[in-house]
Amino acid sequence: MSRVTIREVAARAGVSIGTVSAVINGKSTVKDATRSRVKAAIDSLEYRPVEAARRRLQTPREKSIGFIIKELHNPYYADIIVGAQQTAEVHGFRVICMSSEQRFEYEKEAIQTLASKDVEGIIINPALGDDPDVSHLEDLRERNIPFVLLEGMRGDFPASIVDVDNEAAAHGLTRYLVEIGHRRIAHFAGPRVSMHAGERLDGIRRALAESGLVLRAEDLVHAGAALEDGYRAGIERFAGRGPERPTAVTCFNDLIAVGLLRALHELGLRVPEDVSVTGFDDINVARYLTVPLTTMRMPRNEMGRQSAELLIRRMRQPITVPPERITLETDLVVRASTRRLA
Amino acid sequence: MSRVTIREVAARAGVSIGTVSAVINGKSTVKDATRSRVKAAIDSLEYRPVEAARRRLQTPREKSIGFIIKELHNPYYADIIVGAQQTAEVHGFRVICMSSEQRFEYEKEAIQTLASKDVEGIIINPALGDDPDVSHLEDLRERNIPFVLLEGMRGDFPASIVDVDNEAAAHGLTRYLVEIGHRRIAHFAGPRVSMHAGERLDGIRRALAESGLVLRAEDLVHAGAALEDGYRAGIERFAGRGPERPTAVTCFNDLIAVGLLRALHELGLRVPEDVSVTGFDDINVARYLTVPLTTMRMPRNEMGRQSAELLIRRMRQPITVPPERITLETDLVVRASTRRLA
DNA sequence: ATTGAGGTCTGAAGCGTTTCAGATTTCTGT
DNA sequence: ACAGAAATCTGAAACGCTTCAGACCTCAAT
Repeated sequence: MSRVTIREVAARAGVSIGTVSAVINGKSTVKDATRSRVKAAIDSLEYRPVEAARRRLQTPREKSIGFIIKELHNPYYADIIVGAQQTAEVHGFRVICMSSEQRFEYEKEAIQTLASKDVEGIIINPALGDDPDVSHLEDLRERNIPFVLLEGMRGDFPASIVDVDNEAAAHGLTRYLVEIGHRRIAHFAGPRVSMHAGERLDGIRRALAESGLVLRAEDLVHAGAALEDGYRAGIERFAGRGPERPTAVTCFNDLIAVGLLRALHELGLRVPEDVSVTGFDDINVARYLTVPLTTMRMPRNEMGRQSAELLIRRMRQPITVPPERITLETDLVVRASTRRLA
Repeated sequence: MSRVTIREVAARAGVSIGTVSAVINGKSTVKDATRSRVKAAIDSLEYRPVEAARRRLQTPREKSIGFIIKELHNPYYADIIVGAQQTAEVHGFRVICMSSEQRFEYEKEAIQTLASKDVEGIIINPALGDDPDVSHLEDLRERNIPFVLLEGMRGDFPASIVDVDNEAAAHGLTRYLVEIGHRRIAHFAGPRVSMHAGERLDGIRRALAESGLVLRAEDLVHAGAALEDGYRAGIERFAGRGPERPTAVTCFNDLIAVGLLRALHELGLRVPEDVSVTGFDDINVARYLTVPLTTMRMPRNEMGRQSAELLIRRMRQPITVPPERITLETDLVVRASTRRLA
């Protein structure tokens, strides 16, 4: 069953293809009788114009940019996308999103799909931080499709990047904990493949080292990135332990922290009296928890805005302009989940 | 500055357009020397093939469906989209999303954008429930682009719909509260334009009426749909009130409930000892709160799956098959935020 | 009946690609 | 040096649509 084309509609209606085109495009130069004959033909054949064939010359195309995020489940991304939308709108672009759900294969496919939809450019939040395979990005470059990496990747792949200094942020957060008297600090780390997880861990270690402390092996828990992961890891790590426990836990992100908070509550441990907990990101819910979360705020809206801005700028420049890197600042937000040790 | 076409690249490289095409498509029938000459030409002209012109005959197109959601900020939608993606994948479709951010204009534009990208069909979660303007949907129908409404609209616009019986769900939830002894139940309602907000309110009223109760005017608070709304309304409604208060509050959704929980906590009211609170949706975080939330679970994954399934089915049927309606079940999830009155 | 102005319709040209039959070039073996 | 095979390249045709100059109709005015 091959596609019904405008020609068949014209034949069925007994008119020329030009007339069918006029009907489809709502031109007023068609006699009513003819119009309804054509419409009948369209209906009976279930004709659907191939958009790709229409937009070649015609109306100044709808401009759009693609946005590939890593996962839908973290509310973190919502703010970023909204930021990108706000900026894109100003420049007359629409944003269309796809999610790689943390899978590298999906990310590649998403790039192909978006490219095939003729987006003007793509913002990519890479699923993997340190994968040596950048063929999909090279492909994009080869096709002269502008792209920007949001929260870039390790290595020195020459691309325009909007990022945050995760190492420094984690360092600052840890330093704060040390300053308020914590000596034994645990870390609920993110996914092993996550570049951020690594950077944050580095920052934590550096801050500890500066004060002659270390992250004990038993205090480094590879939790993950989701709510459930934080909860599960929390139960595992804290169940049945006596006072032999860290006085503070830094979590890879707020979701993990929320899960941990729940686990501690179930285990009868109070926050922050028994354990201080910190998150990362400052997702909306963080301040509305029963124990509001101390966390490192990621400038999510700004991340979205800047990456759209940068992408649009690059679309207008010759491709030879060297890649640009924008690093945004994080903010330490102190709330009730941490306390100064006596 | 008009587009650079393959012809100019061919001229610059001193070859025919066929050869340029072969290079672009990675065919191995091109001599290395020629290939690099062509690539140089592509680079220097910053040539970017017009995808729309490529995919006409060529490779069996990437099939995709569009998904227009109402807002990005509610984690509620993440599960729905993931469900749709799972089903779509099985059938070889990709899902591309756009958000209307609750604005009817954006919804219309999103439809145009997706249609212009040649998606095979569209799932729409309508921004407005009871807008009389359905021109955008009629347009879709006229263009023979299959679509499915997720959480439909009032009125009897003949479209395929996947929905939940919100009235019944709210009724069930309220009935549960009545059964455990609550007599004075308040409601933190959703946005006035939201169709669901209305339906849920209806269900609540019906359940109350069945037991000879009413929703007092002062107990109906038009909160909104976001976390902040619940918090703000909670502070406003409960600050400085004595025992003259409802014993239970039903919230439009979980986000509102979380905000309310926080407000009550700040006001020194305990949940569920002083006030019982219920949500709606059962978003992931609901069970991880310090006071886990009693709520009505929306079958989010299933909603996504079913709407994708229905859409794909309709794409394969003649358009004349009458629209189909699928209604999914909700589940009452009782947790610690509600208690039986003595 | 004739004219001419609108109102309608037609169909070839063109959009930027891919395809592919055939032309041209290069290579291999003698 | 030459035939034939293999490698490479060419360019017209086709994809499904819109556009638009011009053909054809209709009908009021003469």
